[in-house]
Amino acid sequence: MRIRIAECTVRYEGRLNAYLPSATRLVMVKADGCVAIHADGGAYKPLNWMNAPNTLTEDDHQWIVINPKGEKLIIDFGEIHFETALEMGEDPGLQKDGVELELQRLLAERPETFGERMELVRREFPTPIGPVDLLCRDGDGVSVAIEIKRRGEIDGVEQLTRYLDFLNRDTRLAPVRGIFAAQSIKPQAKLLCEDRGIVWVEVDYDDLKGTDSDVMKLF
Amino acid sequence: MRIRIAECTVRYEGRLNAYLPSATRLVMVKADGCVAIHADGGAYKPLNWMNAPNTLTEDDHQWIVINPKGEKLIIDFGEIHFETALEMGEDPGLQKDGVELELQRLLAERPETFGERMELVRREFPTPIGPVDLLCRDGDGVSVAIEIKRRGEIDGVEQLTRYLDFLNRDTRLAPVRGIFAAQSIKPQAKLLCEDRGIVWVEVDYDDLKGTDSDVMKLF
DNA sequence: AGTTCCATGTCGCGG
DNA sequence: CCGCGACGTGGAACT
Repeated sequence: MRIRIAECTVRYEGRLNAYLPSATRLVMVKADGCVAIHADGGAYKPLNWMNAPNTLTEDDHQWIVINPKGEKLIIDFGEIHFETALEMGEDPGLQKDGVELELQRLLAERPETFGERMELVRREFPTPIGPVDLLCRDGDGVSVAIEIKRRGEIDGVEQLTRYLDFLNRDTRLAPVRGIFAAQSIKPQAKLLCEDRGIVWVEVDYDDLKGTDSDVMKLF
Repeated sequence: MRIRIAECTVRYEGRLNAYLPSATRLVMVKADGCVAIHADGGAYKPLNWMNAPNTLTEDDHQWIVINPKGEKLIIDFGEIHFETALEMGEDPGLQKDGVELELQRLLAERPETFGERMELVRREFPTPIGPVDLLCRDGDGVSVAIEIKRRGEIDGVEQLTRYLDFLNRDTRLAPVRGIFAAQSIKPQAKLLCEDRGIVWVEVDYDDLKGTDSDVMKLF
């Protein structure tokens, strides 16, 4: 990684055009070649950047970064306050836990969370406008489309409604009822569910995970 | 801004839990207090971060960053390879050009893009749930609500649908038809448009800009 | 403070 | 590679 702190102006020409007037900033070049220009505040993200892969052409007071798509970043330097470079090696990467996919996996294993004799038909069941998280069949043989979110908001209810519209046009499936599941659901989203005859369920991630672990222990 | 390059492990506990095994990384603390942890590659964005406002508690080999929402970032340091701090001052900020607003301006000048005798009634026409980008009237005197996006996706169609719902309740305007305009429109968004009787149009920004420049040149 | 919506979104998965 | 949806989305504008 290479770091330069300097007066600079920056011009970006690509998906849009953007310009940074002269100021002191930190310019970071990572080992993979990506470039980021940080101000001292305002946001954790850089003001301007260029992703790898790209080519960096430099002379005394100007760097030009161009990527294969033809996007261009031009950095003009004034006074350089500081510069260093050092090897940091590979990063093992971030381990995440508790996102939607995990929730979907756990719930796919325990469809009875949604009803006594609920059975999973398919995860990511395809519709013309995208896949439904879970398609199940309840004890009476009725199809149930389940949309899972980490946080239940109106968007998610809209999404499930669209899926239901399409699924209910399929005579082999119809009628299909909907269940909206999330770790927590906003009052407005609950209201919209009720208005549309969609059942909402708040599920506890830690409970599910605990149950999951218990199941694991049995084997 | 303060920069430390060091061996570290990082734990984030907040909206999810995440963990970074030991490796050499750059830790950046900006003047507003936000913290970012960068690996030497992979992406221009940090692996982990904490937005301002927050409080940083530090001792010899551990920093704990907590924000008002109770999210927590814990950085345990091993060997410190490098450290510096310096003032960079305020940043004048980024000037942008070519985003949605620009597109709206260009299209407002050329309503005939959407039909032979289309006329602009108003930009940002207000509804109870927010302004419609363009309200026009076609050659037959029928009202047309136009939603403009840079990239046309399902969300935008939903948005236009909500506007149309409201506009059609206004007896002075009804019936109002909808046009969904974007530089490119996703197939599923097209499908949803067609399903709802909304006309979609893909517009070329450079063409519009060219035409715009031509118009400018005439005067 | 809460809500809505844009973004050079970025990222990852599946066809 | 494209299409699609999630994201600790972030961030700004407006109520």
